[in-house]
Amino acid sequence: MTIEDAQRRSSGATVDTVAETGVDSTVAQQRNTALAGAVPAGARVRPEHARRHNRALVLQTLYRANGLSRADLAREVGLTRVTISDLVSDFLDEGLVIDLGIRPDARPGKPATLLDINRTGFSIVGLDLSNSAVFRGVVTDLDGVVVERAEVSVGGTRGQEAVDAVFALLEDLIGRATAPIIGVGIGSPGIVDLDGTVVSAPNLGWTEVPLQHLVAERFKLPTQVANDANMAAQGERSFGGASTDMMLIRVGRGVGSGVVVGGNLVYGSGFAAGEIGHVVVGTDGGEKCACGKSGCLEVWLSSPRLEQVVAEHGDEAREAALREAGERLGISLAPIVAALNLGEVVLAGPHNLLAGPLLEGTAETLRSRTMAELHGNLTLRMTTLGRDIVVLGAVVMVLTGQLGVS
Amino acid sequence: MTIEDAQRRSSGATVDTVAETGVDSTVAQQRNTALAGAVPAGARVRPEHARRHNRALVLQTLYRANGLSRADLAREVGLTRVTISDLVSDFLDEGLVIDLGIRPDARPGKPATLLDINRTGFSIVGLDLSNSAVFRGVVTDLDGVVVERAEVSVGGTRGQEAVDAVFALLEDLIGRATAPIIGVGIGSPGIVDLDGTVVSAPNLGWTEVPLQHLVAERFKLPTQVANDANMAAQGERSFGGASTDMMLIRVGRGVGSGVVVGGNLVYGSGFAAGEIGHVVVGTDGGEKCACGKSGCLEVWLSSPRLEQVVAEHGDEAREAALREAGERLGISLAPIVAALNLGEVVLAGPHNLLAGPLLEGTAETLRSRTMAELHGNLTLRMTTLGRDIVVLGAVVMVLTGQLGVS
DNA sequence: TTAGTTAGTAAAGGTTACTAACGAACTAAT
DNA sequence: ATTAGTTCGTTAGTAACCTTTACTAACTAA
Repeated sequence: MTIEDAQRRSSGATVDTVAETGVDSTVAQQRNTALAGAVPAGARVRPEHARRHNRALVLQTLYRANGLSRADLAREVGLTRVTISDLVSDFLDEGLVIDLGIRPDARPGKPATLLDINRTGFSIVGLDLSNSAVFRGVVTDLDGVVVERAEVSVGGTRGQEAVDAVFALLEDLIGRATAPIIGVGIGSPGIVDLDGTVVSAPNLGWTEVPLQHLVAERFKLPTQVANDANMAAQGERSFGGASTDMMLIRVGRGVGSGVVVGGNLVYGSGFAAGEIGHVVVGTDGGEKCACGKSGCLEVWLSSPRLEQVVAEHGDEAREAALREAGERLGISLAPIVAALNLGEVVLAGPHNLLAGPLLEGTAETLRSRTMAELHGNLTLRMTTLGRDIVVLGAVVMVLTGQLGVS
Repeated sequence: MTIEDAQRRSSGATVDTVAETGVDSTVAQQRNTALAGAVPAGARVRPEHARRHNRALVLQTLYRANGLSRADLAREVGLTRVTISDLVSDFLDEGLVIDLGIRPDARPGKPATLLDINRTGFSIVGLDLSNSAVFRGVVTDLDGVVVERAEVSVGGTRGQEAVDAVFALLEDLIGRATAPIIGVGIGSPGIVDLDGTVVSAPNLGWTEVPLQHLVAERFKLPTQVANDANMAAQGERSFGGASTDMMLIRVGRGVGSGVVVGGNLVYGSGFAAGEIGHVVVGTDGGEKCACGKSGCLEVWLSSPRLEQVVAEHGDEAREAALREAGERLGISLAPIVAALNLGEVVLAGPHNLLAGPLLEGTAETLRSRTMAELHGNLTLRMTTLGRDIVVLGAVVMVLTGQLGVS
């Protein structure tokens, strides 16, 4: 069976049984008809595809508001009240939308009945594999509110063992979910292709591991696997309110990033977009990097190196050192910010290291190396999502993939 | 009347008369129903929108092939033969598609009748305003084959005078077109927003000039105005066969670029994507730039500066100087290539300056400053479109906007 | 009490693309 | 030459979808 077959089986109408996961199969089946990505890009549109699109649009609108009537929805999305009623009645049958009762305020005319997404009626499982010492996972509701947490220590486990650790963590989380699970999202380090195959993740010893296929097959749940930094960028977009042209920089043992252009994640020609850790910074050398080159961004900015800088220096020298690391980041980012005319750059990583002089150094450098007239409206800030940024991104990917919502 | 109104009028069903341009208004009207962009992103899909999408898809498929039967189209696009026949019969009525007669080869079954886009039955007008000394324009057929050329000298004209020069050039070209014109594309320097308003073009003295609106209004033709480098990137994508993740660098008096990600042009948060000319390169200073900073990319790479370098040096020193300019370009590009995982970078500009040591210097620098494992499959090359790159890009924008073809 | 407004539903209609079935026109085998 | 099989394009009927039109229900304001 190919990965595609598995995907179709796990997310299509032919799911035979999902009893072990506690998901009502009828609901899962119908809900999947809301799939936003169901119309392959550049493919023909049949009436059912149009319907799916409109379903997703209504769900999206409901998701972003809280409490809209059918008439509100009609005005918002541009369909007629009749059509909206029809769509909503499907949603109500499926349990995806709930009736909040009559709108309280006093206006002329028949009072509206408010509707909302059944935000706590379903669960999503999100995993973060980016820390090679411990895999962390959560169960959230549709709003991304964490209701369960779990983690497994994976100090140094690699290959199939690491895959088994993922399975174990999922088993745990899925068992603890009380509401039906609409999907699983997993942020993995390394290069991940569009099918959710981990092409290469050196830290985990993975090469061409079809993780999405494996998880979907084993747990019979719609699954999304993507690069951790890309997922973080998605998380910041949806739950952190970042703009449509932004970049998220993740600083940890290495330095990675996720790039969003026009509201869409960038994958790149070889699914390696965002991998900026080993780009040489500046024209004045720099320390030797593990990759063989000298002066890579990771040499300046990885958290071990920053920790060391902080430990070795006194207060003032420490601030200067952090500022310099920030400047190096700014030097790398300037061409990217200019080429993409980014509106926002967000940093994620150890707050104590990044949030002070480092961030200022980056901001200052970006200002001095780009044209203020063109790129002056750039916002540079820390993430507000904390350590959950990757798992929340995974949740967003599931929401987008299964409901067309983000 | 707002710009939006003008747009709707010029490209919608309410065009009253287009007699002076030689376009049959009925045809123009019907053809516009093929508009690919007619469904606003994120908006509801009605049956007619689905139809438009499918129309565009069929046209696109025909455009890329040469000579397909209805049955071929059905297989290719995924619609049934019945539906294809229906769509094709519309196209035949509108004159957009022509019957090539029966397929010559001998196979079992009823012989197929081949169809093709009526490639020479319609014209497109493309303008390039990027040279502030002379505006150049062409009339092409749907294949981008130039059938007429014209230019006007505009040495130093600015503001309304420059707009009038555009009008005069268009008047000339439109008068010379023999086939009905499906649209006008204009590549302008400076910042151009999505409505085709030139937000700022210092060389032409333009600020907030609604050029697209003005041209559409005056000539009653669907019009597309965009940044010159962005149009060049579009041209290279379609007629130069560039890949879906690429960047086109234009070297002239200044340095600009167009960025394509996932097959789509990047506009950026302030429509200033691609403006990399005034990003500081390296950490070792550089000559003072007109913008006030030192060591901008434009200081190293603008064609006047390169001309000067070539003039002042002997053979060997010249090569080294050109190579160094190339290296500077490579230093700027490395973070962009890595962040976007670009598959291709294309240079456009004076061939004698760019094609030799400069290109080699850039390639070498990109190799040495990025990770070969990730970005090793990058292609760096000169454009094959020559001086017509911008006007051809303008033609592509019209094709895409009016027929959904590219 | 009446007029006006708004929400939601019902019935009918038009568009779109589908399936099923067929004739036309060919090749290949007998 | 006949027959079988294939492929093309069309016709007829159907299902899905959204719309328009028209209605009832339920409220506010005068």
